Amino acid sequence: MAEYGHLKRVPMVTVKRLSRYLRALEKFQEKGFETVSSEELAGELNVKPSQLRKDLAYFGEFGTRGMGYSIPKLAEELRRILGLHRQWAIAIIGVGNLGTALLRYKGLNEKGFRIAALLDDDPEKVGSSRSGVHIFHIDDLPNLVKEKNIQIAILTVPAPAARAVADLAVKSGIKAILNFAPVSIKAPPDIAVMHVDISSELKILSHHLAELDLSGETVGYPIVEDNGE
Amino acid sequence: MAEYGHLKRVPMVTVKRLSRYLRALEKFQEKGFETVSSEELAGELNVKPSQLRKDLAYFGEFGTRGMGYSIPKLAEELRRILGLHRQWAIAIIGVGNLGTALLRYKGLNEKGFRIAALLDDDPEKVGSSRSGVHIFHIDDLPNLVKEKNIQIAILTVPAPAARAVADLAVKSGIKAILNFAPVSIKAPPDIAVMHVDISSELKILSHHLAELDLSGETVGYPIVEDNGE
DNA sequence: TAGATTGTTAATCGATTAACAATC
DNA sequence: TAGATTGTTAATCGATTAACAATC
Repeated sequence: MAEYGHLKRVPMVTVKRLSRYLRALEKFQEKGFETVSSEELAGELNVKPSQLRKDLAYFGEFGTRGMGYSIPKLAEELRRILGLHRQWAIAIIGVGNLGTALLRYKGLNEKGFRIAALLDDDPEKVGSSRSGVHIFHIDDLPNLVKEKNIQIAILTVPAPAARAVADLAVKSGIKAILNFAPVSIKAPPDIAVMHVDISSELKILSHHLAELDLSGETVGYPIVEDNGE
Repeated sequence: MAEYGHLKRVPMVTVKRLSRYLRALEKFQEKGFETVSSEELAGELNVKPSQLRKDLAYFGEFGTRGMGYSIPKLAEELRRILGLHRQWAIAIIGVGNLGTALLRYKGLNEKGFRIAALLDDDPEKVGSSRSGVHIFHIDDLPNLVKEKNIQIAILTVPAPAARAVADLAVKSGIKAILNFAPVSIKAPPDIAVMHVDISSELKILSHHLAELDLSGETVGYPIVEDNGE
């Protein structure tokens, strides 16, 4: 999907794991460790050590043979690779339940990201603000993108509106979209689009449960182990 | 990850696409179509027709050569495969911003799913209810699972608590977990665990933006096309 | 030097895709 | 029968993994 401009094209799964490695590193750091081996770090994430090393190899050599990786150094490299030394401005489009929750969600307010604007088309909402962020009309998106230098759009609009809003975002100059609407978004190849499809994840679970049922495992009336442990 | 009990092991990506096919089918149905070809359906989802046919082939033969697929019939088959003819009971564990938003989120209240209980460890919340769903103490999980026949746990607790809560859920007999905490959950192989890692998705976008920047594309000060169209 | 652990290669595994025979 | 489109095979592509030489 996205072009990463490396010699070898970096798989998106690798980039995704990079951010998980970073999180695990920060945890190790909090515990006071200085150094970590690929085995320790990978173990934390249900990943093979060789996969971790392969993932890092796309970007350079960050370890010391015989020693492992310096935690602060590797963390810093990962932050750089992930672009987290910069500050990205986000617009949340669609101020419903989910949009409002994300606005207040800790994971979205980490270092590196700033929610710069909310947008909606409901006249009752436009003009007010939530958690100190102003709600603009969706038609203002092109101006906002320019004025506030917004790079990321989070789409929390209802499904029927999602495609049109995504098109508007792209036209406005947005280069990265995080889409929560259960709709496929089509965008030019230089635009990164990530889909978070909660209802679809749930259906995968449903499928799993149905299969368990077929295979004869009791579902719903489980044997609870004695809480002696 | 999950065992599906088929002759050929069904890849999880296939199951994920199945739920997207179903959604697209429902859209075609609303428009009044009777029949759809693999090319039309796949086109809607940026998927190759041969991939759609391959995905379906794991489960049976649902089309008619020369004709395509009957929309209501295929939709029904997909619902059956995905276990959506049944009703699954969900517990949302962690009644913060995200948990509350999901409670009210349309995608979680579709046919086939029912939010049967909320859980938290905050004494201020326990005992009250939200949107008509009672908030129990997290220690009640084992009883609730039995009494209310809960099969799915949605984890919206803070990261440090997530693993312990997941362990409790598994011990209580939960067979499917949808985890929103930025933590790797380890569970036995018969437990399906899906991760929704919003902060990680965001970092992938950040990486993409940083790469765009390196490759010389202006980020943040885009040329907005004239709105003549 | 001996032990540890990286970075990298090559083998394996699994998913995607094009192509086509089957058949409506 | 001719045209369309499926179901399935085989080829391709890409990601994972084991193994190991390099090197701290």
